[in-house]
Amino acid sequence: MDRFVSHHVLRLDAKGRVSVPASFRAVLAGDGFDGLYCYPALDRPALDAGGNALRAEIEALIAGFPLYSEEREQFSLSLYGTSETLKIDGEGRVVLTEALKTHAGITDAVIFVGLGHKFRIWEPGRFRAELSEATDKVRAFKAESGRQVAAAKSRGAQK
Amino acid sequence: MDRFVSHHVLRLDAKGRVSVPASFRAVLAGDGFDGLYCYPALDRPALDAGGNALRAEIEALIAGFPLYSEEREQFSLSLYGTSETLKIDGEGRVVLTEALKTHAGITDAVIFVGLGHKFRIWEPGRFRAELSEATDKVRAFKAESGRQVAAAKSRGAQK
DNA sequence: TTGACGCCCATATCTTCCCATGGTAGCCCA
DNA sequence: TGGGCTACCATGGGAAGATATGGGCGTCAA
Repeated sequence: MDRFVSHHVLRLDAKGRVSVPASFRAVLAGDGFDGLYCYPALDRPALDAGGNALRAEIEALIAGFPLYSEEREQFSLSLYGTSETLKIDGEGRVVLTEALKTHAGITDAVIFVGLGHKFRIWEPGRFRAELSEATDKVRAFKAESGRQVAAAKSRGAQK
Repeated sequence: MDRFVSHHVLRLDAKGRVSVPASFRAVLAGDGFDGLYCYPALDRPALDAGGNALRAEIEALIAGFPLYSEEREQFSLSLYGTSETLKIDGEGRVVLTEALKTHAGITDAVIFVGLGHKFRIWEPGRFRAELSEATDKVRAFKAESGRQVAAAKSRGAQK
């Protein structure tokens, strides 16, 4: 198993700790990363997290810009500057920093959502909103392409 | 752990000392550098700091210019001439020189911001402004590249 | 002497480590 | 097939250790 899949709801305890789902921990371990690389998602109130694969992705993105270029400066500031490498304790838990919790609106529970090579951490309510919105779009898209197929078929039948 | 990541707010004490964040100290130690290499950032009110990796980068930059060239003279003057190697005391603290504090507008608190192979020291207010600007740019960049991918796909589909 | 600096110690708070508990899912064996 | 057993997982809490911060004291140089 080398992909993050499925989603899990987990609660924070009084000390602010959350268990990382066991299946996700297994992927991280396979990736050879001890800890959890985590940063605020750019365009949504959620956190992106993963292991070496994610770190390498970020590093490659930044390395793509010329040294000393303004883009490179800004990317490293906004990505490295807001990233955290969270320690995973003996029981497989992490403590999210205040900055991370604030960005995602997390208080006492989170949902971990697998996205293949990385996963996302949401406040459960916000995730449901995002999911239903996404589902609507997919449904609309499906309906739309269904109509196009039907139209094509009917044109074909009239011939 | 071999990268400077995340950011930390720390205060100067009455003697002008600041603790270097423990995670940053760990990176410096791994880099085999005893002390803190530090100089005013060229084009912003902040300080660049790091260990051997940073020193090597500067050296390479200067070595890139021909011997005795005007650029080389100017770069060595402005980088080497303003650099300090700060001592780290037993508790992991450094004392910033007046020149460094003035350049960054630092008075009683600083933010250490990881940028991968080096880190930057800011006066907290200025940092927040810089971060939100950088984040906006990165977000815009991401949105733009998303559009380009979508456009490429739709061109492909129309074929 | 005075002030800057290096070195040492003190302490409150935050983290990390360790052990305990309850629930659940899967497995084995009758 | 059903009952119980085991292993794992999420969660809770206490104690030890690390960290950030404050302050004292001696030394060296102006």
